[in-house]
Amino acid sequence: MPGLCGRVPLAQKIKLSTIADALGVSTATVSLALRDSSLVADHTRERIKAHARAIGYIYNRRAASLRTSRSGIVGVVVHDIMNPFYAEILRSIESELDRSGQTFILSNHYDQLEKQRGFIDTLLQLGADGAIMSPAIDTPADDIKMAEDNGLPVVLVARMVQDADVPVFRGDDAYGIGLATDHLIGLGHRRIAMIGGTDETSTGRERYRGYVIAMERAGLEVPAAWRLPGPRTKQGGFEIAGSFLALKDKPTAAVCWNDLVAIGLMNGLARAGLTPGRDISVTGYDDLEEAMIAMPALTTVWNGQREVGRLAARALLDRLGGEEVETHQELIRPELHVRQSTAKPVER
Amino acid sequence: MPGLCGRVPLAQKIKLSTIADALGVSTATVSLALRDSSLVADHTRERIKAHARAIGYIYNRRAASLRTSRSGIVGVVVHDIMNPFYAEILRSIESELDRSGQTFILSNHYDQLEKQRGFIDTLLQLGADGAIMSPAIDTPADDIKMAEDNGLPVVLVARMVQDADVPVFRGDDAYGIGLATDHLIGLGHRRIAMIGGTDETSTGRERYRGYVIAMERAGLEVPAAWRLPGPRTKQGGFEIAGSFLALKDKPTAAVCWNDLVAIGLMNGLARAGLTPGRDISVTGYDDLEEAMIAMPALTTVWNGQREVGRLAARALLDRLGGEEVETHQELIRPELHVRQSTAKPVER
DNA sequence: GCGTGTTAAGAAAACGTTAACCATATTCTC
DNA sequence: GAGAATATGGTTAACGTTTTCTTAACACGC
Repeated sequence: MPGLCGRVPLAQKIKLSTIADALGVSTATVSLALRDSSLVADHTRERIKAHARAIGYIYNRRAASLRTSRSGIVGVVVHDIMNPFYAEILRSIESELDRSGQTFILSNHYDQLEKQRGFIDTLLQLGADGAIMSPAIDTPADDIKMAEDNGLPVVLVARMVQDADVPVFRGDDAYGIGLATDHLIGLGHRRIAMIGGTDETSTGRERYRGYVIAMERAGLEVPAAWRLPGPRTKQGGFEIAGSFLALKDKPTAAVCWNDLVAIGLMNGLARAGLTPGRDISVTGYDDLEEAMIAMPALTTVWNGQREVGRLAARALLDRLGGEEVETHQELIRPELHVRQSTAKPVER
Repeated sequence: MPGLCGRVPLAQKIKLSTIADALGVSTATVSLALRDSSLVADHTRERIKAHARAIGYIYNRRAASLRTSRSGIVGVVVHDIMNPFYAEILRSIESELDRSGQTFILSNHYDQLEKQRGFIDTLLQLGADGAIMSPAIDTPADDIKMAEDNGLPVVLVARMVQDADVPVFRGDDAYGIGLATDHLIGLGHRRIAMIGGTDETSTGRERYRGYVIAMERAGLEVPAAWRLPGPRTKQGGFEIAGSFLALKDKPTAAVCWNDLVAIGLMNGLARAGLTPGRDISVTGYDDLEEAMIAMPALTTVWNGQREVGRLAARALLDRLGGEEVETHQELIRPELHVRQSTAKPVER
């Protein structure tokens, strides 16, 4: 039977003093007891904890953190959690933070600097203990510095910010894309395009660099037209299939920005009547869970996103614990995972 | 040049009284001015705001919320944000909350009641203003009631909790699955299996019910063996392909729990040498962005997840604003989107 | 010049916790 | 048994806001 519900009526709040009064001790004792301090006698502590549980006491973190200036909150901001690449990073951050009792607040910045700034501001207002960021395109070092100056330690993941003096954890993109490109060259491909993504991020520049280096090392040409940037999504890969097929000199293989683009591209090629993995070789990047079950299974580069998330969370927790952490980059070394989406070239 | 960084040195904190002292007014005046109260004269207000901006004042929400008992935080808990279905809901919740200046805290419960309870506890400790939940399997109404009793208004999405007296927003699952099933029956299919997912959630029971009703309405048999439950992921759908193909009486079509399962199943069928959409018809559920670019494009049921998220966020904001909100369910009416993964049956 | 009204700003008491310092009782040392 | 050490718990002042209640100043009409 449907009813109505509005603002919740706040019953008389139970606080430390409620317990203190009931048990005839001071609030200080209750506070210490609940935090398992050795400053209160065992039986007193147990009595207090039992009573607290019995009457449903709820710890007020706001009040505590106002006093201690530690909030137990960590902010995480990434481009877009709907992107499985970030979702995987987030998941490992989550499990690491959970273990340490920190709560995390999440935001997407969609590469909008203003959105990112708004979020940093929120973190400062809430007195967050720290932040893990995959910074928006063109984030100035000053934005990071401002956060740090206001007491918010920052750790970066996946992307770097020039001149920002904080730890960075990310994959070695140039090397990783090199692996994929070399693999294709090794199979006999000579005309290889690079599909999707943007060259505006540090990641983007690195990936493009890795591709060019590998091509030139093999003495191959790299016409500018073979760099087809685009959204880093399946949709993006799907839609770019047409332009790819229209390229003159007909490349026989595509190094894709990431797995999403690769899967989208493969679907687009299939829609056009081609068989990816036979007619056209395709590589991805990230080795998402779904790379293995794509059709055909995707040759891709494992990018260590789980590792990146874990290390970043650990580094932040270390900083919070007062330890000194090196501010330079830590590069995870990617690995090539060969599957069925790449094969010897076929002239078409 | 790599250096070290540790706990951030907290420069002398700027607070209301810093501004008040500098300008020779009281903290009360500063507080009112910054919140655009009409109780302070225009020129005083401007003077205060300008100075605050100039010296980089940061509003301390913890202190404020200790006083006002409103935190500006909303909790959101879902099964798993890596699931695009929830990610889409989240995105619309995010945009709605953003507009109202609320910050949101996110957690996955992975259908673990304990994890969900821990999160609710965190929300209570932080003094969250409200919560939007897609409850874990077997969440007792008491868990919801406990939250509400402690001043945390709750709104449910996607799944319901029996006897919980709060608003619920979700798709009409029985009706939606009926649409998909009817569509297959209309194409001439007689042997239709239901693949993936679980019957432990309200959603699951509803979907199974919708499938059975449609089958029986058409006078078709529904052997228990044709219900193949499994994980609600691509991986799950992929792995179930074998069992599906091994079913006796060889069903010619599969109604899948969701798009992920459907896409996984199609890939699994393709891997086995079949052509989904021709040899076997497959329907999905949710109409994720990627349904359109799947290979073949997936016939699926639009489930209004954006709408669900938006309505839920609005309802919560209404409750926070003191309005009364109806506690009964609001069912979004799903729509069938026909694409290439379904066709007339072919004997195999 | 006196009451009345209006407008602007100040004083001070919360909000619920923690931590630095005290106070008391108990035990220990010689 | 004096004095110190120890164990336990109490007092109280923060933490940075908001809000209620006052007060001050000024204008107005009689």
